[in-house]
Amino acid sequence: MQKDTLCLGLLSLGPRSGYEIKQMFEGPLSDFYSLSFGTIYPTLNKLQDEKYVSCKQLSQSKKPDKKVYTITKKGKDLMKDNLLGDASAYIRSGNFGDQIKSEFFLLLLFAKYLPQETLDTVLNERVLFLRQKLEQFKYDGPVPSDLQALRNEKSVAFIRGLATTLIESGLNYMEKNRGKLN
Amino acid sequence: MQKDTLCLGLLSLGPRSGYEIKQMFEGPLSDFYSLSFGTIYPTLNKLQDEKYVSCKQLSQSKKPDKKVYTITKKGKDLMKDNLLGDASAYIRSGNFGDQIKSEFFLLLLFAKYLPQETLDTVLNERVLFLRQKLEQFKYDGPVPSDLQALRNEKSVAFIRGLATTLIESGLNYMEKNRGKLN
DNA sequence: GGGTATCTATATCAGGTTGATATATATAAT
DNA sequence: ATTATATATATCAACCTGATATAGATACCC
Repeated sequence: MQKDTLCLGLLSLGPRSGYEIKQMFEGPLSDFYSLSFGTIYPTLNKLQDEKYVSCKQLSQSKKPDKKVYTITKKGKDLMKDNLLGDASAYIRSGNFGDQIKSEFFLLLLFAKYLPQETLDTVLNERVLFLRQKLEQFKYDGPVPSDLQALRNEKSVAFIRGLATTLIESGLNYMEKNRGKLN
Repeated sequence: MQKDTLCLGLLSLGPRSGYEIKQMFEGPLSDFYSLSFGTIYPTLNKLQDEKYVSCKQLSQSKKPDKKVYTITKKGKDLMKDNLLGDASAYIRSGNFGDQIKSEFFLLLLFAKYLPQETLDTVLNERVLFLRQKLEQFKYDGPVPSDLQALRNEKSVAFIRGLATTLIESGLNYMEKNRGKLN
């Protein structure tokens, strides 16, 4: 999916600044996708130039100004078109896997070159990290409106359930089988 | 982990050509990490220049020549040093998650903009793909020596078990809950 | 008050990676 | 003979990331 479509998609959930879009990528979306500032800001400028989004400069008390982008009718149309094209391309591509770079799995793979103690720490930290992730996905209390917009999506309920299941079974496996690494 | 260390790590399992390293990234390693030819070939050349690997040009019947790289003592030392540094950096970084770009999850996220039929196809293809992956991870019969070298690693047994568990629980969840997307 | 740290916010850019493309040998199929 | 496919190496434009710069504002501490 191209960055344009992705930014439009996130803006379709409600008006946001570039900084807030980045925050979504660092928060709940981090497990599925991410974009850097160096991609987000130029993309928003381009989308604005081409009238797919409108922009309001907003003064804030206690914080610097921010530029809040709102998706336009033209933007929504482009987003839907692109999404349809992306889905078709995905199906035609024949490649249904995800693109992953996992430092953790590489370290595991070369575990025999690491001191036992280092490997233990790596595993312990990963387990703690996953437990935290699990709590986040399970948490159902109040959240900022950014996240609430995501949470209201029917699809997000499905995704959160899937993530919870995956993390739980992963943790379970690791706790039962980590002895096999020694 | 830098590409140098990764290539050295894979060569530590046995001598290989750049093409064969790429095949590993497209095969069993694809779920954890990948590098492109544009990264692999220059890295091997650099490693050879600096004597971390040696290279033998090999004539093959029925196939073009290939350059087979073998890790040197100097290379193994560098690899172990770097691995140790990477593990420490991983621990110190405080970021224990993986870097993921998932077209599938993005399409799910914006499911409401897709026709039911398209979404169904996306899900069906993903399920078929995961079933295939599962078979691959479970398969225990004879494989080419490249893969056998990987399989003999104690850590790979752990990783294969983990992957199997994750895919199985993911498939299970998707089959039971996909109705929630409608 | 001054120093420092942190958070919000936007922007830019060098450096590195990808995905595409080029080239070449050899087999197999049509 | 032509096309397609697999092996094999190499290069490069286009793109993205991670780092860095800049700046307003709050907060803490001595």
